[in-house]
Amino acid sequence: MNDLPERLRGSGKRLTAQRELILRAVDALGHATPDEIFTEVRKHVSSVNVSTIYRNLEVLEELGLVRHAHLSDRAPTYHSVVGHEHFHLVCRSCRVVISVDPEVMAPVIARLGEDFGFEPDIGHLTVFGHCVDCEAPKDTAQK
Amino acid sequence: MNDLPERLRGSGKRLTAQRELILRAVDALGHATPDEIFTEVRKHVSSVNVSTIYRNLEVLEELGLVRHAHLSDRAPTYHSVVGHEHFHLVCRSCRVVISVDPEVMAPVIARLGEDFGFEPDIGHLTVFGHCVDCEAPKDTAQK
DNA sequence: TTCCATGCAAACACTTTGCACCGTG
DNA sequence: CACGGTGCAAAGTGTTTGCATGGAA
Repeated sequence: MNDLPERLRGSGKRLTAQRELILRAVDALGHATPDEIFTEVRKHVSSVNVSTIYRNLEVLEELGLVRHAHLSDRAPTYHSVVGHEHFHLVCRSCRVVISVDPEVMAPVIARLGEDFGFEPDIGHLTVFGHCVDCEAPKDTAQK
Repeated sequence: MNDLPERLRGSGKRLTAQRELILRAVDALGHATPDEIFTEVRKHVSSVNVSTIYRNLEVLEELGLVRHAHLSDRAPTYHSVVGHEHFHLVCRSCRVVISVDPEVMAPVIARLGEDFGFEPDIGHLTVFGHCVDCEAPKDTAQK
């Protein structure tokens, strides 16, 4: 599950305690913002800096170990790529986040390829909308 | 095309020069960020403030006259709703933005409804990916 | 004449950058 | 022991808010 050392070596980058801890935090937290990851990592080492979090989330994403998605109009969230690839549904009323198998998008992927020569990045996709039987009041606004 | 006065009246809001100019700017610019809209409006009236732009884009969106989408990791873009509803494809390499008819999403809308009781907001959707024959170099990074 | 809307300035949330020091390979 | 990584502080970008004044209805 943790390919970190090999992947880093392969690209001339170094293995550091921070990188290991950040990857572990992303794994542990599920969908977490840089700030939440920062807080989590700081539980294990006293002095980490936010800038290190940002720099390394970028590195880990380049290495294909984590991905990010925009689940709100605020900060992005990062999640580990250990499991299966998936895209997200977000309800604007109750804020629930549903992970969906890319297979559901198959017909659309085909159409976009044929009609536009476009290859969608499904793992980055977030679909906003509403649960049909959501208890929360329907929220027309975007925020 | 310009339902602004009636829609405002209907919700106890007032018709102001700024609101008209902002709506006109959104219409004229296509997909524009708040800052681009700000610049455009300022061409017609000397003293407008960015906060007025933000406040009114929110109002215009509530009234159903404009919509926003996230076409980059930076500022959102607003577009008028006069034409047909559509969603967006964005190529990470060449940055081209393609508007697509919601009909393409029909099978997915059906599946999400059946499987998750979820009603997607297609007009807000942005699908990142790559043009297959994009001249620009493939860009693995997210930015 | 009543409130909603505006301008202004300051604050805010999130992210990036420059630089000197640190530590992996 | 070279060069990539880190902490720190400061700056950058995009957005929001409080408040006094202005103007539509």
